[in-house]
Amino acid sequence: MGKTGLAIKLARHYNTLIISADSRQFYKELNIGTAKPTQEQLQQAPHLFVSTKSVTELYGAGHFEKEVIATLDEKFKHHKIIFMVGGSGLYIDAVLNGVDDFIEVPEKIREQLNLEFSKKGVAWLQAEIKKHDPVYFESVDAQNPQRMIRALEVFQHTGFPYSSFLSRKKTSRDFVPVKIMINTSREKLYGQINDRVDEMIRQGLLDEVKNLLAFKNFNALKTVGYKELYDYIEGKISFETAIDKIKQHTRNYAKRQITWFKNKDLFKEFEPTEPDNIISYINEIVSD
RNA sequence: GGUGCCUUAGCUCAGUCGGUAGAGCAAAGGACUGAAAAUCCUUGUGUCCCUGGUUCGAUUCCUGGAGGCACCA
Repeated sequence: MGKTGLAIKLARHYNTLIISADSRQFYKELNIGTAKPTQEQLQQAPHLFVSTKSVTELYGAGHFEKEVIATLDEKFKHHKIIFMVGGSGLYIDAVLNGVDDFIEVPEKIREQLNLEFSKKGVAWLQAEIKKHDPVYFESVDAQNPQRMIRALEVFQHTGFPYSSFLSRKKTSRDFVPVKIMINTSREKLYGQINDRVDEMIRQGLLDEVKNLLAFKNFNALKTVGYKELYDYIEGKISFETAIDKIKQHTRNYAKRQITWFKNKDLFKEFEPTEPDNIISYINEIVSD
């Protein structure tokens, strides 16, 4: 859509910094495939939370929330406005509204649950949830193994049902969020996605993926642009098919982002080509 | 040139012993509290290639035609 370029323009206008809220740009090993800001762009405005983690680390929305809030507390001493930019809705939500406090669950528990699930199927997960957390059973998507496994790992580790941690309370923040969503016609967006994927291939995405072969099973590599090329490298699909799949999956992903932000219903919408309008919108709110 | 088979949803194909049709993939819409670029849910009307004929009724049977594939010349 053009978030990166727009963010840099805005950050320069206000002489401030950018916090990246992109669940894949955190990883220093992932570059071409995540459309990270270029070296040149990074010099135009300071970016935080880009290339700060390794793909071997387990990093989630809750970790992000804590780190970002700590960073903001510090940075707001010197800046009136800070931009947070990204497409990872859950992560943005975590910073704006907070995530309930869950205790860190050891990775092994999830591994064990995944293993059991692969043997026993969804029905087993449903039965476990029903038994240990009937409250959550009412609201979970009982077809979604990932959501149920999360609930079960929390239960197994803490001994308390997952639902007992959910307060549904919004955390109050000592900053005022101004939420801006950029959107454009589906036709234009999809054209840009296709072009961007072709450009990534030209820049050597395949080599990047080949160099990350050893990390294939880490969650960070379950990513559009990487998983399809692993399939190609393993001979499961042709190179052309892999590229088409990357384009297709990126389009699907973009649609999911639009759905997420639209239904949050709290974002003012702009065309990516309207930075001046965005600036006057922000000024209006900030002057109050 | 001859013979046989095929032509149904954007694609690959089922099917209707004659009562206007359905799967997978794609696509569209949606959900989402520490895996989120992840994970999951919902949604299938289309000149059933064209043309005549038989029939109350044809996408389904028959005639002729067009396109594709295979084999024989």
